[in-house]
Amino acid sequence: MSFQSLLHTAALESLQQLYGQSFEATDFQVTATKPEFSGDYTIVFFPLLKKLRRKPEELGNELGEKIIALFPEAFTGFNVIKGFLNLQLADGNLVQFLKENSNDPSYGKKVSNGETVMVEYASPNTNKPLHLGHLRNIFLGWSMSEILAANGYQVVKSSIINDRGIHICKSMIAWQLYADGATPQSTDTKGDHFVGDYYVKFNDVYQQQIAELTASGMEKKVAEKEAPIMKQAQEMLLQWEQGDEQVRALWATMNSWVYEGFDKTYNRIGVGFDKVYYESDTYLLGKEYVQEGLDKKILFRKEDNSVWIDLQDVNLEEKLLLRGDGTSVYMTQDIGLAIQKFEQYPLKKSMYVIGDEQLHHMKVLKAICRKLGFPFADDIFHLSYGMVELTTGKMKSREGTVVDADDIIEEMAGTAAAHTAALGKVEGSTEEALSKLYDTLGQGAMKFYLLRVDPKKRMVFNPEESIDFHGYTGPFVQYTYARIKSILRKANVDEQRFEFSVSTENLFKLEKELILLLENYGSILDESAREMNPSIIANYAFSVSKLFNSFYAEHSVLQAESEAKKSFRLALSMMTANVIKSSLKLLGINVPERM
RNA sequence: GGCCCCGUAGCUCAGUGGAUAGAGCAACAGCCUUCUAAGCUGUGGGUCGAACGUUCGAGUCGUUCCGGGGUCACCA
Repeated sequence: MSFQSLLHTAALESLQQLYGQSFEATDFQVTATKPEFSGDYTIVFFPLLKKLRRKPEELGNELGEKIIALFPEAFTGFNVIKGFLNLQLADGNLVQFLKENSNDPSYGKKVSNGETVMVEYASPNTNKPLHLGHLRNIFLGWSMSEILAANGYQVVKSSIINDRGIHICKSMIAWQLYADGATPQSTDTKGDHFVGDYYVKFNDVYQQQIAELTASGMEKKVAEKEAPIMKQAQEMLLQWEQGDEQVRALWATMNSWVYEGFDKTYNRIGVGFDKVYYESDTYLLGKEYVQEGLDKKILFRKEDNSVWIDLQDVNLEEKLLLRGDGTSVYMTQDIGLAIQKFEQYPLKKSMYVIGDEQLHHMKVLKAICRKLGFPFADDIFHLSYGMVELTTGKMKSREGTVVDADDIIEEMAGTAAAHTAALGKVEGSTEEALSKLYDTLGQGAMKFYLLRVDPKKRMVFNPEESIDFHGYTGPFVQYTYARIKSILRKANVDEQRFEFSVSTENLFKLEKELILLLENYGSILDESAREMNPSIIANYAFSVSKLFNSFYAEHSVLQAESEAKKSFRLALSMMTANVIKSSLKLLGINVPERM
């Protein structure tokens, strides 16, 4: 049981003994004591004053005395200010807690709860390489998966690849027209970039053709439809749908180039998937449920034979599910895939990491599933996040105004190298070890930067300013870890077997605060899963590092006042390192042993 | 226009209805013969977008308004 819930229980019991009536959770709150007051945890008991008709000082003192009388080993002192009762935890408690957990690398991790959740993320189109916006999505998805796993869930990481449609045909037609048989191999280009270049090429030609047509007197809107290259792309999409062998072959080839490129990026940033769905396999799903819905009269047909669902009773609009010609729309296949996921896995939750421009779409998806009578409708969760924009405006692949994922990953590693060189910390390491370090630090900076902000807030990225390595950053947390490891190496402790002798000396303020913060890790884990918010973890990892660095500056570990104290501080350092390492892992960030 | 999200220090952001609203960056002043200065300590900087309301208590809850964004496709 956590210290906080221990106090909650103690307070409930004390109140009952004192006043002989039952109390509810809303009668008082237990919070961490603000640093400017003495004490560790605070009972806020304003609401009780009315209920019991007592003065604050009286009630506070009675309650404080009762708690200490009932739990003398846990609490050693208290003070009352207005409606706040500040309790002091016994140092012995904290030392005992540290003793039990300091050398447990999986401290905080919950045991399996037997429930499975799916997290769908990344979900790229196959006509262009990944950019910074995708990275926010990917890191969020990966991080949420890790957080849920640490909370005891079995996690299935999934991705739906948008591998068909007009956008792919644009790259394909441009390649056919202008590549002259070039391939990623022949041009020494990463596959996704190679295909993306032809997507840009398509758009260049398209714009030029529109300009020519409008110059010869055609209206712009007509020109946009009549441009020859656009017509060719549409023709190609038609051929794809009819299963034209040549088109399908080209499509398969170009997609394979893209996948090869994506895999390189995924590998570098250390993410992956347990289940990959392809839209070319799923885009016909959902149709059978339309027939079922029609039979049950949940759906209806209009004069033109199109099929709709009426959601006006839940404050949404009428939504089309099948066109008049019987073809399906995006929503139809999304319903089909949603169903398939629950059929394939025993899911407790199905989570989608998708940008907030699709909030409405996901709301409608849930509403339709509910209406069609699927009980899983309420187990669908949309982790929506704000767009990443640039100081120069929105990122648009077809206009080339994007921060490319591979570029920024490489750039961050370069920045890490520059910082390291400037600090003169490159001696005595192999080329290989250094390159690995730079990648760890660069990615630490980038991942932390993208995850430290509440997902629902949109972000503006300035490509002119590189991501920071000081202050509230990944490298700051990583640095704290490396510092601790350096101490532990010098002390020659076996981290797996280390046991410290219990110190009878009083704890210093910073020591106490640090233990309390480490103790809080479990509830932070809960909260980040419940709120679907990795920034809570980032925030926490920073707080732990910040506090440890203060402790480090104030107290010496290796030159401690006594052997017992040294041993205690080694344990405290070890546990801090463990918590930093596991919380960063939840963000997809690795820790360096030295830096 | 309807609905949703955001608005907190110059900038980027924290802040389960509780005490004097906190960090980082930027600025300024200190701290490396002592465990890694990618660090630590301190100073300055606020009408929490505005008003009204609920409450013992509001940055937090409600209403209205202002500003920014998104969305309301037989696009994906």
